[in-house]
Amino acid sequence: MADPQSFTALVVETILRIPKGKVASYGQVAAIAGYPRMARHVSWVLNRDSRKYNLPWHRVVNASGGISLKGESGDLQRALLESEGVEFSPAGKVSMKLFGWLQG
DNA sequence: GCCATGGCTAGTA
DNA sequence: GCCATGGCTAGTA
Repeated sequence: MADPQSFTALVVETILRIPKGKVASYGQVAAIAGYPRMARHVSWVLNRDSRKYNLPWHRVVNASGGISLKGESGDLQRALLESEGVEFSPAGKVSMKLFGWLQG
C-alpha cells in the first residue's frame, strides 16, 4: 500500500456512502476506494475508526453476504441490519442481489 | 477445503 | 504468524 493515510481516508469515505438498508462486502469497499485485494485491511479500518467517524460498520459483510464477526458483535451487527430492513436467509446470509449497495 | 493477498494494527462498535 | 476476505487460479508454454 503506497499511502496508508490515503487508504484509510478513502475507505472511510466509501463506508460512509453505503446507504441505510444496504450492504457492501469488504472487497467491494476496498475496490471502490481504489485498493483492490485490500479486503482484509478494510476490516482493520472498520474496527479502528468506526467510533471516530461514526461509521455504519454493520453495513459491511463478507462476499457471501454473511456476517464475519463472531459472538455478540455478530449478533449486534445482524440486529442493526435487521433494524434497517435488511433480511437474512435461514442460513444467516444477506442477499447481495436484493440488499447489495452495488447490485440491486 | 484450500491457498493467495498484504501490511503489521489487536478492539468488541 | 495473524486476519471482521476472496475466489476457486497458482502455470509461463
